[in-house]
Amino acid sequence: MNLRDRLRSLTGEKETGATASRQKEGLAELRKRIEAIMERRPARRTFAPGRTGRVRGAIEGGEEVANAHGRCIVLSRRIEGSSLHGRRAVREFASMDMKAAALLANRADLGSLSWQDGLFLDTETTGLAGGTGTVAFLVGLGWFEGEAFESRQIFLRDFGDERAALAVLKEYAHGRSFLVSFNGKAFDVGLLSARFIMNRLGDPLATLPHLDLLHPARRLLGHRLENSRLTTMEERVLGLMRDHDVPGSEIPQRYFDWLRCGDPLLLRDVFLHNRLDVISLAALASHLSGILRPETACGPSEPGDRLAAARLLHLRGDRDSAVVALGSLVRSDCASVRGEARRHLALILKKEGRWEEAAGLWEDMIASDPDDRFALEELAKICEHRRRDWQRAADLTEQALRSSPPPSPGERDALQHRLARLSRLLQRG
DNA sequence: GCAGCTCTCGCAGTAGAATA
DNA sequence: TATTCTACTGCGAGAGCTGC
Repeated sequence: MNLRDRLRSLTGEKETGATASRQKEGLAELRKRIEAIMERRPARRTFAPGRTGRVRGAIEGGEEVANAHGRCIVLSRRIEGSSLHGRRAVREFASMDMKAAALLANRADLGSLSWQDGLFLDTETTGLAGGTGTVAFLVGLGWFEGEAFESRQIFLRDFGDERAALAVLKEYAHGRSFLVSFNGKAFDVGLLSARFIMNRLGDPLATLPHLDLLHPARRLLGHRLENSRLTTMEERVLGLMRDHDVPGSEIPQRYFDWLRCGDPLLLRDVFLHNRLDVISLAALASHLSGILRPETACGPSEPGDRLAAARLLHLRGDRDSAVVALGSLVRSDCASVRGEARRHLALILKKEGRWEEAAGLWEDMIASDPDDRFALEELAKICEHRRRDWQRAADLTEQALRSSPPPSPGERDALQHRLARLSRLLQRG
């Protein structure tokens, strides 16, 4: 019994003449589509070994690399430390506080590694679908050597180059101690791992610790950006404006067009896009680590970023750094940040049983905003359960009931329930 | 000792976002 | 389209307290 039959038996549906007819029509339509695609498909391009002249013309600086698995193209560039990437020079990204990197990645083992041993990775692929049908036709890599950034781009002139290209990638990964990517955990590395396994070349990336910058970047910067795409972060945070950048969605089609007609202009911008993406990984990591360092958190960076950093520090278990950062933010000029910092710090103190210190912060919050229901309720809890000041707790609860905007029905029920209990306690004396 | 209540904490589930 | 992660929400278990 096949799946269709099993579903039919579960739903009680019987195959009718009409369904069989619809199936036949569907199959005929599918056959037509496949035939149409086969007619449009260009003849398979076969490359004679060493036929790289056109590619070398198309990709300036590309070198053909041969290994036991075949040949592919590798572009090597050295970006000097004095080169600007956005507002900052590349040499500023060449060192990094690895404790911050470990916090960003939520991997303690990164803390003992060297930033100069990291491998920055970004791929350009034939689509987003993932699975076994998508190929990374360009793998951008980078690492630091002193103040300079070494860039390597491994390129497939045809799908037949893949095995050789993966072997080259495996060599570059060998000796590197961790990976840095943007959404690489969900996309690049998974895709490359599948290709490695399909080509029976092991899975050299799977064992490397991985700093995927998407999630910490969203956590620290997402509050002030319309989205968390790498290009948005480049423009708004790193100050990098790309001229004539090729949108990611156009890249697969450009590669397919290049396979058909070989126009060198089609891929020029794709290579530049990929190289800039890889350098941006280093720039973004450096920026994020700067937000996380406690001495920087008290400095001139965005108050909202520092608040997000304090939350991340607390979440990762660095309570002391979080409290230092929050302590500086409760005096921030930005009212919303000040309020959130007080709230977060008060919750930390409450969790530690430092009721009166927490109560002081709730009092400050109520003084700033008498309608702050969260602060009113938290202070009421402390008055009821710690201070045994039931009258004050009842007053605060009534104030919360009168607050604006009015509480939701659920909040109102909870506040009235608290008030009724406090009234009983007061009547009993 | 038991019942009832409140609060906290951890877990699970869900929605949303990013990648070419 | 698959995968990963975050933020948020709801639920239940357990601790602690109080009154009978």
